[in-house]
Amino acid sequence: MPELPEVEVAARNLRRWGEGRRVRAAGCSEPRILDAVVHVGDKVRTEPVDPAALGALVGTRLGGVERLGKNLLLAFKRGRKPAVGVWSHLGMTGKWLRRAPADPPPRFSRVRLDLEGGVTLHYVDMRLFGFFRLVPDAGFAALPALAALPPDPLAGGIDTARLTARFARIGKPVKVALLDQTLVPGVGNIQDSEALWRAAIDPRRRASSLTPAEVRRLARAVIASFRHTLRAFAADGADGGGADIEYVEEPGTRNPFRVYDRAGIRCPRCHVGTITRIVQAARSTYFCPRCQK
DNA sequence: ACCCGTGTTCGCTG
DNA sequence: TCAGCGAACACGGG
Repeated sequence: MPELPEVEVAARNLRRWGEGRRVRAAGCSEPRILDAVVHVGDKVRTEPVDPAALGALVGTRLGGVERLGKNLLLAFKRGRKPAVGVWSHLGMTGKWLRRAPADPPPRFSRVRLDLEGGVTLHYVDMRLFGFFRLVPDAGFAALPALAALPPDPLAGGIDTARLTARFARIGKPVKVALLDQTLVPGVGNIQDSEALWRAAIDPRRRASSLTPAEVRRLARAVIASFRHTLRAFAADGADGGGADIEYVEEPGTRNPFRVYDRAGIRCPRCHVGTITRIVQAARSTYFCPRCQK
């Protein structure tokens, strides 16, 4: 599921469910999902840790939830001081769910956090491509992998001059290039196809061939697609202001995408071309060969 | 049984 | 040295 819009939904849910609450207990049923940031001199490494390391969370309070691209950053505090952070990446199949403490864990629950007030959070991830990473002192700013990312597109917009300069040095197809999280954090394989379709740019063109005007159009299209998907989740997910936002593959929700996984339909813009699936870098791309130039 | 998959990293090659 | 490419990770669903 998770590209930027889904991760934004997860961030909002976690704030609503858990912000301000103290951690009573923490457990992990799948150690492969767990690791921790370790500082060695001025180097930063990650290494696997035992589930017992989750003990660092017990007694702390969830102080804040931030999202940067597809990364969720949870800061836990003791009193006013940062105690420990969790860098949660949802990988391909990750999600956060809320349950009552006595409920059976959801299938593929990997980490559970029992919070005060009868709230139990489960980090669920069938395929284990995500991670649950402990960060000493919630010192996210000191992590090179996060520092390398530009501001989140929904919070800080997209620096199109910078993006144009980066694209100019990339020979790969623009569709493949845009999956690099250091360009526009949060774009995944679906939003990539959606944004290129909105911008009417052929996904097969080399990134270096885009004009500055086209890069600006693409940047606007990325943000428009993010917002459109986010609105669709909120509307479809029976949220309406109260209930939890759900995910697209769950029953009763509509596929909000214009071209992704829609090979064979008439193009929703030109109504002449046929949405076509091609494979680039071993990933599906959907586009309209007639109006994407 | 076989192929596919919303993400990311690693190793090989030119 | 590095951009680019394919494989690998894990596991359910069609």
